[in-house]
Amino acid sequence: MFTIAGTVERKLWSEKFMEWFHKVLREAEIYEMRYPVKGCYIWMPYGMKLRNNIISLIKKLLDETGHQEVLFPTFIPEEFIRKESEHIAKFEDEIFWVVKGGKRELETRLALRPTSETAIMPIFKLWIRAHTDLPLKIYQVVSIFRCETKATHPMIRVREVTTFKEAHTAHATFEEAAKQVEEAISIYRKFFDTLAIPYVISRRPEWDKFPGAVYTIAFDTVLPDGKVLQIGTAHNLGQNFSRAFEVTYLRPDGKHEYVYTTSYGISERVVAAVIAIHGDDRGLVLPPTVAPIQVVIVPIYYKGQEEYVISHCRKVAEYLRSRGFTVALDDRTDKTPGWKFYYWEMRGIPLRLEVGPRDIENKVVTVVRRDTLERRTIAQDMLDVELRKLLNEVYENLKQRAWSWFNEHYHTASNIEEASEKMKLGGIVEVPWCGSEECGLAIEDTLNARVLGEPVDEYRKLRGKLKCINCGKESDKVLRIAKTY
RNA sequence: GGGGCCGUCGGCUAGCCUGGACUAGGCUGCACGGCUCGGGCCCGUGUGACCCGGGUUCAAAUCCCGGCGGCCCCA
Repeated sequence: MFTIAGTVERKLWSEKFMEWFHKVLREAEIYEMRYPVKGCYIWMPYGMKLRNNIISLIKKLLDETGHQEVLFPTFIPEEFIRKESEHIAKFEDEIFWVVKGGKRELETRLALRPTSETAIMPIFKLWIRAHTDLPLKIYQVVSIFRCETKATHPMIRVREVTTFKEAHTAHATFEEAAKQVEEAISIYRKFFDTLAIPYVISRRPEWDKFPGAVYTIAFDTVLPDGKVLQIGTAHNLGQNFSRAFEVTYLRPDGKHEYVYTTSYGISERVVAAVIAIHGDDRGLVLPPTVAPIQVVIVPIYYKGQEEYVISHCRKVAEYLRSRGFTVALDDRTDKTPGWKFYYWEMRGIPLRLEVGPRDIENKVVTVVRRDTLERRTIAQDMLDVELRKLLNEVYENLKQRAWSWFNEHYHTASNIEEASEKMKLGGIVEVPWCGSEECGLAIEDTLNARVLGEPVDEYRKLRGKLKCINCGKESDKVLRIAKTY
């Protein structure tokens, strides 16, 4: 039995996404956006907790699979960053350079890393001697810098990416590197599943792969405005970087060979996706798996009963903490319960307990779910199991809601006109494609959209013999296209 | 890469076109006091702003130029 504590609305959320997003980042005290440097922002205490929970999750998944955390310098000497030609060609325009130390010009210009391949490879050269040193799997969580020329967006397109989790690995064969990319994909799948974020996995087209990669696999999700956000990438770098940096190992047969490397990364865009995808017009709705607070207790008291109610609430809070829940007790006396309801709803706390004299008398607590805004009472002695069950239901519901919204924004089209129509609905459009770069670029051009790539997951919708929407040639390939951030 | 719009208390905004009565108004927030407390109570008092630089003018929040920052659309 439950009653309705409120209605879930997603008007602002869906119609004016950026306005909604800014409002929530500010009002939920996640992100300070008034720093006067373009594309640079501040993590506020509550946002930092959310971010840290998400980082902890990915660290755990990496640690469990034999990755080791390291920390490389922010500076990359010009000589290193120029070694791999494709790499520098693509990044050249957006690298920040440090050219002075105090008043003196530096003899070696220093790049603020746009990503760390070129910092790490020279060190891999020192660390890797023989096949017994392989595979080598490291990662770090650092800031990276890109001088974005387009419009920046808080947490989505920034100039200092403050939360870049990048993994770098080295292997003896191409096949092992390819396998490592597979492992990365399975780690990221678990990661996004835990965050209840829907995604598709695509192989980026040749013209849009990571500069210096043999191939790039990417995770994409759809934001409430229908635009696609890349939330993770994994690259098989083959021997491109190891040749440029001369990173070799001694094989069992006594010959030297260049190592095969991979890299894969995620950033604070994941935090943005969690906020954007699960939210509603009242603010954040956080998955219990990463919510900084899972349960908030709001005492309801009348004059003269403050101590009676609050001391009871303290016991409830202590009990729940002892059972492993993260709990906040809002015992402020200068705010009304109603005010607190809105306050905690904005912050996305999955469950709210309301405890007043009536509840205490009846040996129950009142609980409200943030995702559905349903209210009901739970017997005190069932609190532990019932709340655990509810948290799980919230998680499952968020996941289901997010995926069904995502499904509604994943379209197929069999010709240009249809594709153009479907593009207007927002989201991703899957179209038949002959496989040629020429047609791919033509499709991007006519539809004014970006190619995400070919499906490498089971999400693909179109099957069998198809006709390329650009040239009409028969093929079994498809391409995903979308407007992107 | 191109085009449009915008920048006023912490947030949202009025004023700008048509320069002067703006001592810059409102809502919200914040601080203090009282009253309340099962969905943002109410009342009172207080606090707080013209993005930066230059120009035009007797006079600039208002007009012009540049910078910085933001939003939207197109490629």
